Amino acid sequence: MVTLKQLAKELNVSISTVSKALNDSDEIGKVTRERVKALATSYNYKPNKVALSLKQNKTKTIGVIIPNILNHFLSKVLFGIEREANLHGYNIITCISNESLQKEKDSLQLLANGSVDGFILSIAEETQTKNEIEHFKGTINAGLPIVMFDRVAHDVQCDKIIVDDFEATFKATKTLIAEQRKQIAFISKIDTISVGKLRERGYNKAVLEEGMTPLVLRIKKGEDAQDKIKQFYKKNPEIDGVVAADSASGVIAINMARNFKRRVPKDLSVVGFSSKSVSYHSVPKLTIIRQHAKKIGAKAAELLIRRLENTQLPKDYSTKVIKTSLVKNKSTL
Amino acid sequence: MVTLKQLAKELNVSISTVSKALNDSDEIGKVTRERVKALATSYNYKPNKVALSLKQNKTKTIGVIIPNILNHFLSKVLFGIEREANLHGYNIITCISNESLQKEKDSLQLLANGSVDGFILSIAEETQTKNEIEHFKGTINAGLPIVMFDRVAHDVQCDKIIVDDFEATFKATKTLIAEQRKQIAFISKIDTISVGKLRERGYNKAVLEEGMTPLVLRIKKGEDAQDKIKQFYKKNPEIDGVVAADSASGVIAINMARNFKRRVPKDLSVVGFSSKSVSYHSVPKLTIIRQHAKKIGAKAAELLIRRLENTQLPKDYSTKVIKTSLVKNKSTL
DNA sequence: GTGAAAGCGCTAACAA
DNA sequence: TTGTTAGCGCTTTCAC
Repeated sequence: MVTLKQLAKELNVSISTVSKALNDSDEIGKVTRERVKALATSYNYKPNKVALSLKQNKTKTIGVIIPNILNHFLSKVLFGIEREANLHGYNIITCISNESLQKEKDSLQLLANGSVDGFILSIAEETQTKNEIEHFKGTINAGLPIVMFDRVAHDVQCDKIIVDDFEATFKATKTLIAEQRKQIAFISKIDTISVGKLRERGYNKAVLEEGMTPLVLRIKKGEDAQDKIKQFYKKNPEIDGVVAADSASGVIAINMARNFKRRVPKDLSVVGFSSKSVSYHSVPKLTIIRQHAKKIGAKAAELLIRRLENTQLPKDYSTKVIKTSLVKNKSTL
Repeated sequence: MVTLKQLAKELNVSISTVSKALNDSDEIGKVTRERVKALATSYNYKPNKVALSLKQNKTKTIGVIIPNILNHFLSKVLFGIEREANLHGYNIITCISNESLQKEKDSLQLLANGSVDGFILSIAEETQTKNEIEHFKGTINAGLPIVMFDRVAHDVQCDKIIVDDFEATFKATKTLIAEQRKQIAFISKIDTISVGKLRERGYNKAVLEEGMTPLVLRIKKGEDAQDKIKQFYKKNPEIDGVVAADSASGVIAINMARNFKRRVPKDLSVVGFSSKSVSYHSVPKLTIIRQHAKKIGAKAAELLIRRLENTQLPKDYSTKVIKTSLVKNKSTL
């Protein structure tokens, strides 16, 4: 990489002249400016990012901490973040907490040494169960703003982007009720995290309002989802509706139904949180609650960047709800 | 963030004393060392990463350019990279090329300004179809090593990690032949990228060797995979085996078969490139060709880091093949 | 219109 | 054992 110094030497001018010329300062004569620029171009000069960061005390880099990148929703959010960040000239450093509190803490600590200007994150499962939030507060107090999305800690003062999990599940369940379904089950592989709980509550409210009995299947980590759902169907042959908290459950619920000679959506209606691409994994295609992951990511990035660049931003933090949409496919009537 | 300067002032010693003490230099007396360390700890001092990078002319950061993060295989590789990189004290800056040549070029350019020490990448589709490689060569000539994985450019001199796509598909097809399948089809949504082509060739070789006629369904971007596969089955009712080049095709091939009253694996055997978690999306579970994505990521990171830290590494570049494994599930006999 | 110099935070060669 | 100094690449104030 060529530096200002080298350019200066070759042009027989001072470093500051080169710097100013490249920054189009009108302190510098037009002729010199052109001369400098020409040489810079010919050498493909790029200002050293690290030096700039040191000088200006900002890195134009965002730390993103994701609990699990294999989760389609989360990686889609990451996609949205990256896109929006790039648009504003920011790069992202990605850390994967792997649902571990320690890794989350470490990542926060590690990047708080000047590597990033702020964070976008979704909280690890372990962090949620242990209900730890001090590390977030510490980071914020150190002057690094955080934007949380999806799995957020309400007790931390920061901007948040969330999904209307409760509402959405409530409504989706009501849709099945409107189809005259009499025994609607709820299947979840994510009952331990905040959003999983919200979804279950939304379902509960909807069925209880109708005087129905909730019927819930919770699939634990390491359990075979197909087996569990199979047993569940066997034990509860009267199920005629399924609300799934995660995409795998929804897809499997449909595909497994056929083993019991239950036609979807005639005998059994299924709706679940998922994305378009995964909805194709079931025949018929899963009716989905879309979370607009990319939009969530974009919004999170936008919020953080605004906070980073507008020092006069209000001190009160906002929580933005991105509404889900129910996309009717062929697994419901 | 507290700096050396501030610590030095508070301790009434020089900056370099503090620096040396914190780095456990035995130039500094034990007492002073302890004093310094105590204060540093109390202030939670962390050396400024940017300053370090500038000084040492290396960032301990790897640029990762991924064509599509929504692809489960690619995001799993990213997972592997992140993990391995962290183990060695490296962070990763993630860029998503979105299969676009321009974005790939931009990312390379943008990060080559001192932001990263090297790159790990998989080539964008557009780059492969246009067969452009100059930007890679430029980056390498600028002193930034590249490790390519999965979709690689053979004409670029760099380390590569690839999958035995041809072999694996050949063998998988042979497995179906061993099951006495008479009409084995190949379904692919990725026929435009290098690995997709290799897989198709592996399939072709296997069926041609047996004197069978290849039967290939190529699904284009934007087409409805379910529809296409449905039509395909309808037109070719004699199909009794499917080799899928991508996971969606495999899963759909199984789930759609039932619409034609074909029992899997009795009447129809399916095998496809996929991962464990996605194999659960079909009933019965898809027999998969596992690519060991995490391992690929880890290897790529390991290779790059070795090259970054060992200046005396051989100039000849290596291409490592990570062998796939065939994991028998219930969609084959 | 151009250049010298300071400083961002850190390390390390050299001086004391 | 501790301190001074230079320098990584850049911007910017101030002097010429």
